[in-house]
Amino acid sequence: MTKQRILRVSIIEDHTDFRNGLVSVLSTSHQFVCVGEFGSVEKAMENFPECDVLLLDINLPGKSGTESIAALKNECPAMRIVMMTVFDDDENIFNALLAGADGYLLKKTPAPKILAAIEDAATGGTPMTPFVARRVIEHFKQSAPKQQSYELSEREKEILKELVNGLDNRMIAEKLFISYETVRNHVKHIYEKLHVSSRTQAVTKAISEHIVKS
Amino acid sequence: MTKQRILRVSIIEDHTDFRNGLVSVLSTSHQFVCVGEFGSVEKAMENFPECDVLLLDINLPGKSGTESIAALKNECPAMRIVMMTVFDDDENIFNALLAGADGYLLKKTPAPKILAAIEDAATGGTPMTPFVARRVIEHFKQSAPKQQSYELSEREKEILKELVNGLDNRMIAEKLFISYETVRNHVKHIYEKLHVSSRTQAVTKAISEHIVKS
DNA sequence: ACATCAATAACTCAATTGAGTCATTTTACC
DNA sequence: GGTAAAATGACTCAATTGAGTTATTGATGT
Repeated sequence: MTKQRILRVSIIEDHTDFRNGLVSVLSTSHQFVCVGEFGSVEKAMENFPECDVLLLDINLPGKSGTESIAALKNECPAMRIVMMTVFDDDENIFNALLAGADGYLLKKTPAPKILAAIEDAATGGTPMTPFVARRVIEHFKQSAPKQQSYELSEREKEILKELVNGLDNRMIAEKLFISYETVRNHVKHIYEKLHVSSRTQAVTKAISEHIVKS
Repeated sequence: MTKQRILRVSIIEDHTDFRNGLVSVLSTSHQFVCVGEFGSVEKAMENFPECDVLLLDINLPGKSGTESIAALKNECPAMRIVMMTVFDDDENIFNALLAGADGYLLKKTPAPKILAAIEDAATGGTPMTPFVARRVIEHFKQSAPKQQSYELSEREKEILKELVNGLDNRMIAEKLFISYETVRNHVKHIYEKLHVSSRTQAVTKAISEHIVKS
């Protein structure tokens, strides 16, 4: 069905045992050939091999896997990068995928699924374990909702919007055709209602709680 | 390895042929039992069966699959919903997942993977084909914008993070064990690099350009 | 060895902000 | 008609911030 093109795979992983394990897993199939294995990004960058898929440990000594994604893609733009890690927390997933990773695997993933993931990545998919996928979905699902009401008046919302835009009180006064002192009063009331005590706190809250759109 | 609990599966799919196909796929394994099959959401709601996983067509006559997710979850809150569709465009994926779908499969997915997906969904995963996963990632990668580099140093990013948290200069100094004056210097440099001239502008930029996570 | 940059620290001065209090007018609701 | 909230405006005072300047140290790179 799929064309059995031979896929060149590189590995960057500091754990020698696990790296060797991966190499032997790859050697069980004629579809894969390991063209490079390194213990750190720095080593790999010295002479980076042309390849189709890179298995990249997220937790490396020196430059971390996630930090290195951009540089590695620069070395070999067509290459797909599959992150591997023992950590499956939201932040790691989110950051690696945002940084340009093409897939994500937990290290406990069984060998056959690792091979399937390499093939998926090479053919344009984004392999993730279902649990990692769930985390990703949850992460950006949560960023949408929650709409707590702080009962700001219309005028106050208007002023808060300008705070977020970075205007100072004098500029807001001019823009809304009211006096400087009135702006200061509104700002004070906004602080009370949001339970904060500075502009930056108000701005962060306004954005993160979607009181104003950023 | 996993406890072979028998999973009760329902199907809502207007294409009779495909629905029958699913039923026979399910019958090939003793792990699954089909407890209901319907041609529309309306029909299903008349007498909705208690089940573990619902296979839900996204493109149904009458109320669409995505629109019905909330109502169906209300009928049976513990149930996991796996969407099925021939359409694999961003909007369908995004909307269904936001609406509370627990997984997503293209109809061309081979039978064994469908069974695996049902099991994944039932055990808390989010089954998606790698291609659908890719689309999801792409979707929210683009919405998380243009990773413009402002070349902030590590220390500056650290300070910027505290600005976003709403700390004043004196609090930042205490927290990072450096002098108040040093904090002010870092803040000044941050302003220069971000091309802004106030805390609120820096905070807004930091959040909206994802320089720090909010 | 030299240049560059990051991180640290200190100083000034003017502007802005945070907090508190008070007052007037309009709108809205019962 | 009275009350409550919202919008407006003004005043003070202390604290924080923005801007400019200067300087030392350590790390990096050529």
